[in-house]
Amino acid sequence: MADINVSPAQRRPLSGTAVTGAEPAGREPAYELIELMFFAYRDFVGDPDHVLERYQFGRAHHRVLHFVFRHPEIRVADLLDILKITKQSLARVLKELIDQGFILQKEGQVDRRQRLLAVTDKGKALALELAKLQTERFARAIAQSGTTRDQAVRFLYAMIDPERREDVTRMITQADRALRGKER
Amino acid sequence: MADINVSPAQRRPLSGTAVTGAEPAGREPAYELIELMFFAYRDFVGDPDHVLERYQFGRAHHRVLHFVFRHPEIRVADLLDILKITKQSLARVLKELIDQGFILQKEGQVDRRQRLLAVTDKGKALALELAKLQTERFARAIAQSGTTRDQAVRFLYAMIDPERREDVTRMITQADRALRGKER
DNA sequence: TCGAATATGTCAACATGGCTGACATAAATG
DNA sequence: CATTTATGTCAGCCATGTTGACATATTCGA
Repeated sequence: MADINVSPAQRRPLSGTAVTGAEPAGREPAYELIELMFFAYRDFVGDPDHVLERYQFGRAHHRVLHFVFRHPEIRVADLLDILKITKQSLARVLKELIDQGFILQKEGQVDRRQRLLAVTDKGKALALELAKLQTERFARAIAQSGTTRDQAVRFLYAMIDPERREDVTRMITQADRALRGKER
Repeated sequence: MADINVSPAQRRPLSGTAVTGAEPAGREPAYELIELMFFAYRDFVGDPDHVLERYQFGRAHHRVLHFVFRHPEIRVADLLDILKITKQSLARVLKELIDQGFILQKEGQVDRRQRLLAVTDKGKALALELAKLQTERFARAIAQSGTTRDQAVRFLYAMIDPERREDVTRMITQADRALRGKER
């Protein structure tokens, strides 16, 4: 397989000990990992891009569709918080997703100021199609790299800013619960 | 808090694995991995962003600086091939990097049509500073996730489109050789 | 040696998806 | 009832991608 990993001079702190950062001093730059991350992510988001062209959607649409799909009846403010964009940026792509019938808005029951967002059947179908593409890439990568799915999860999780990890965990588990509750 | 980052035995599969009967596609969507990849990459590129603000540079500048640093005397055409952007897009950011003294151009020796690109000392310093930030994130992630560096490399490598992997491997090893040859 | 191909640069226009600032509206809340 | 909150919207700017057309210098092949 990959004899890509032939860096010498790199046998140190990566094992146990310092959970909080290790010495920032003389570490060799991890060019290989940096570049692999760049190319991996490019291909990871590249798959959906082709499909999205059919509807003249871009990556911004994909992100909105995905997180609305995963969080049915999500409030606009919460979606903005996940995406970390402004409402003006969201408005453009959201309008197109609504106009083309992928997402719909409902007035909040308890708070009628809220416009709760959810995918339509059409939106769900597209979100699933895109998720499937990316899932297959992960499945291939895990199988071919000899890693376990769990290791991949832990590794990617640990790449996230420590302060944000709890939020991410909560978000994912909540979404899973909500979707499981809906479908079963 | 159902923490993602616990030992494998304790984790229940949030998605995947479960063979729940007649799936139309077979595999459960790996929402967890998809979203972790999204957040991980966001933070991965987020670190350099702050530093780049000092020079009013964006991510496009970062990518150009990085690959020119890694491939001294690279031809414009080869840089475009790595970045997969048009020469017009490159021109804008490259001009700023040259004007501010981070990159310089030399006329090709064998082919005088070529404008070979290389970083200046100033450019090298910035490229190293940015690479160091991302290296530290990887080191933390590897240590905290209990993966090996090698597993991370193999996993990210396997996330790349199969047809592209050989090119990526060749590019990385060539760059490593070139840089080692220069510095030692 | 000359014409074609190549490497690069540049001008112009446009698309996408970020941003800020200002303001409007409806509903909740004290 | 006044204020706050949730959301929408208009207007304009910025960064970074695109296509198309064309210019220049240099190399290369017949």
